[in-house]
Formats: sequence, C-alpha cells, structure tokens
Amino acid sequence: MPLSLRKNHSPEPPEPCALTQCFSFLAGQWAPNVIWHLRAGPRRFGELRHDIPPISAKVLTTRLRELQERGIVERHERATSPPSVEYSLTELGAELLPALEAIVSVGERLKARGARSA
Amino acid sequence: MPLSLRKNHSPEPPEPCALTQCFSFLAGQWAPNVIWHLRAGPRRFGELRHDIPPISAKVLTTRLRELQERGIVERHERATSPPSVEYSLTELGAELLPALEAIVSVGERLKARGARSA
DNA sequence: CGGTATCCTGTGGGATACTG
DNA sequence: CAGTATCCCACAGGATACCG
Repeated sequence: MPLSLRKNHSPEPPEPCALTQCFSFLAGQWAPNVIWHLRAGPRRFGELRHDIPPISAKVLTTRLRELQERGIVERHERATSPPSVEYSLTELGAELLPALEAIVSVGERLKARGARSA
Repeated sequence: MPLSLRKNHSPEPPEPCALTQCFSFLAGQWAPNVIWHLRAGPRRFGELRHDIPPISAKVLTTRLRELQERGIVERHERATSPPSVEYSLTELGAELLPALEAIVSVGERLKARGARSA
C-alpha cells in the first residue's frame, strides 16, 4: 500500500495545528514558569525574579510584556517609593493553569518512572 | 513589609521546578507535534513529515532520535525495499497525551475568547 | 525597586544536495 | 523511502552596566 493512500491519522487537530497555536501561548521557555508562579496570586517583579530559577531581568521583562499584550497577565503599578509593581494572572491567564498542572503531574510521573529528561 | 519577608507563594513545585523538568520532555517546538501525531498509532517517517506542517527532515530526525533516547517513542524498521520505518509512542510516551490534550483544549478556548497568540 | 541598553553567544531550525 | 551532510541564520536568552 503506497504511502500516499494511507489515511491521515490525526482526524485533524480542529485547526491546522491547535497544538502549535496553543504552545504559542507558552512561547519562550520561561513563559510557563512565569504563569506558574503567579498561580497563587499577585507577585512582584523581584519576587518572580527570585522564584524562577535563574531568569535574567531582561528576559523576565520581555516575557511579562508579551504575556501582558496577550491578555494573560496584568501589571499593577503602585506609586510608592521605592517603586512597587505587581503582576497577576488575568481571568484568561488563569485558564492556562489546568494545562500546566497536567504537564506538571505527568512530568512527575515520568520522572518517577525513570524517563530521562535531557 | 520588606520583600524578603514575603512568603514564597508556590508552596513549592514538588521539585526545584517540576514544570521545567516536564517541559524538557517537550523540548524543541516540534517535539509535542511529533508526539501528537503519533497519538493514534504508529506512523512512518514520511507520513510524519507531511503531517507536521513544514518540518524539515533534519529536524524531524533529530527530534525522533531524542524522543527515542528518552523512551518516549520507539523505532521499528522493516527490512523491505524500499525501506520502511515506523515510529510509535511507548507506554511512557502515551502518558504525555493527557497533558497535550489539556493544552490543546485550553488553546482552543483562549483562541475562541480572542486571546492573541503571537 | 524595577526596569532599559548593549553586546554577545548557542543552538534550534531551514535549504539544499547527496546516499544506501 | 529514510535518512545524512553542510552551510547558514535568526533569535531566545545570558552578562554587564546604567537609570529614575
């Protein structure tokens, strides 16, 4: 049976590629971590910087700006001295959490079962 | 209240960073797509190449080799002419599917609600 | 504290050509 | 068909320095 006649599995990811679409919300290896560390509530820039292993200020800023533009996180600035800025998930952003939780839980399981990760 | 005294949210991702660990299984933007297109059963190299939007042979090979080493996919070669090679998910690899499904479904929802993705 | 500006690098990934 | 071999590049991300 020629290859060309083989039915295309993947009855069709509802869109050209829903997966890719979806991963675009998590673009850059740090975005998921940012979202993750905001899951319990608002958090300040410096806190995020320390929460998330070794992320540079530059990259953190960049990711936060992106996530803002995509409506995933919100920025709240308070005019104090020294300055204080809090970031939090929007309602939209919160919707990503179940997916991240799924990823975490499967990651744990795989690790427990001895899968190599790098 | 000084920043340093603020309780660390994220009661602790069970490990240093389970999320990161977990994402490492999906490293490279294509890996998830490979896994995804194997979800319905074994698939040949050329089929994957055509299933997955515009992935180059080189990259597909690379990702497949990696996923093999991590015990996520299996390679089955048949000594025919022309050669035929099928790839499939291992039991371990199949465990990633629920997470991918979660990602897809949330991606759909976000798109429907007008979130920008890039 | 919460960033920006600059510079630099690694590497994921594309294009093209070739092979068993 | 199922790759390998080369070459090449964009760009995510790190380091360092500086600013309001």
